[in-house]
Amino acid sequence: MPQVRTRFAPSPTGYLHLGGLRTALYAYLFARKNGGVFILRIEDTDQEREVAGAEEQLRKSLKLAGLTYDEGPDVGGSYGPYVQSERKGSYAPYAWALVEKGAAYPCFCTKGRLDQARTEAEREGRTFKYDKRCMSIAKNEARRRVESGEKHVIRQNMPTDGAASFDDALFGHIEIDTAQLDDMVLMKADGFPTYNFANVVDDHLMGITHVMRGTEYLSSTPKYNLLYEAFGWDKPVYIHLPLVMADATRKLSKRYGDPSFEDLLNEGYLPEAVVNYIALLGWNPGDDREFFTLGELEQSFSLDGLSKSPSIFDKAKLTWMNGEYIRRLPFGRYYELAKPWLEKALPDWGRDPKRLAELLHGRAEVLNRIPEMAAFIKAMPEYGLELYTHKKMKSDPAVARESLAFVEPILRAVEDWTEASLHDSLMPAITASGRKNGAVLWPLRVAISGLTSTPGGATEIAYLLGKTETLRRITAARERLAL
RNA sequence: GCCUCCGUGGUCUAGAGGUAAGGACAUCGCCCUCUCAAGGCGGCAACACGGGUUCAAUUCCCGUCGGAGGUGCCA
Repeated sequence: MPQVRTRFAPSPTGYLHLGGLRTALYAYLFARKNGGVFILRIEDTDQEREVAGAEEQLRKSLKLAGLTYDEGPDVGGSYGPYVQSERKGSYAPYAWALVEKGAAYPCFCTKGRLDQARTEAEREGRTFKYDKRCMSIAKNEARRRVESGEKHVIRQNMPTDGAASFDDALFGHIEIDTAQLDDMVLMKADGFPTYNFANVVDDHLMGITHVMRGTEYLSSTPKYNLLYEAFGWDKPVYIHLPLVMADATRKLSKRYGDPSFEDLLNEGYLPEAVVNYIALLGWNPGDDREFFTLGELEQSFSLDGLSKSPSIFDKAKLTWMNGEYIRRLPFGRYYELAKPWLEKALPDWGRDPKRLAELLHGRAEVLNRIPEMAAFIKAMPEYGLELYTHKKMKSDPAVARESLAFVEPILRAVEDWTEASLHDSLMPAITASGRKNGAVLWPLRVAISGLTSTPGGATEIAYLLGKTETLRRITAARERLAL
């Protein structure tokens, strides 16, 4: 087998969405697994849809995901250029070669006429098919009109009977009646090729051996094969990938606010976690294993773990997995990542951000949860007295009132405001007084945090707040409870 | 409408003629605990439906239904 060459061929129309990321990932993994080459090719043949900066963003995202490509716009390679607009001139000769063979023909029909025919067909409930009107123009006549500068496109001449087919490595044999197929446009009036054409020409020219892409191309691939046959070129192996859906009825799309890869990173998901999660969306290793580094995926990936049915992106599971990744991070690395989020919540809070981060380490499944979890330190939240009621802790507002009265002098007496000494002053005193831990510590924690759920227990929270603030909050709480 | 594809719990999936239909997320409950998480233990929960084929179908075939994709001078 010749060396495997796969490619990721996005059009620069925006951010990298998760379906695209998965396609890129699988193409990358397949190449790596087979000792092959992974290529990035930018398909910018649609001038109107192009978004400035999108190509750069795409490259950045791939880099963040760890998907290094061996050939591409910024890294070069011997099959370049890797941006289709830079290869613009190379497509027309191939299209004309097809015209020579009778597999294509120039078409001078206006968009207006076509649109009209299309809506008419739609109204009558028929599938629109171009009527091959321009096929009847004599070749030299057509040539003359083209040379005189008349606007034209080049269409593929579909056979009117028989079938077109191809074999997909995942979906098997796909066959379509050619009568069903429209004479698709290969070259547009602006001189650019369409995707349908550029993709075939470039995949061939770049020596792509395995084409991986979404199933949205499944039913047009027979047409591409006709092109390969007309040229007499070897066909690549096709592997169409089922779509990634937002829910049962809709594919993931930026337009509806579904998160892109970069959105997730901005929310505080780790790229490794997203890649791991996305790898498992439509592929499984054949056993129950769920955690994979990119390198491990490169080893384990195989086509027969691919699923045929579309899968729904489940953010809850990603979040769980991200939490696992965060917990497994060495503290130093975690702290680096958490720090900006902490600073966002507590600008110039000098006490002990490291300790806070430590307490948050196992609790924040996504980095963006950190600010909300830490906010109570900066400002005491509004809270209702019902927070003091907790059956298992044997606490209610009356108990709380009494407990806070008990605990305040103890805390006031603590000189060395550390977690250890707080703990050592509090716990024995509680026991000695015959009180239950919960009946004292629950109200204490509520009084100084205003929350039922905090990054740490009462002693940790008191420590983080500092003596002055802790006592201030207790006083305030006692005043409220006294009313 | 037409064409193509898909169909195991709410979600991701294992399964490849004979299984108590397995795992993970979510969810619920219990334990642990100075809260919440984490962790441990346990519960609820699926083969879309109808026909075949077969001694035996979640697994093979057909149909129906449901969903998706395509039907662009978009990719």
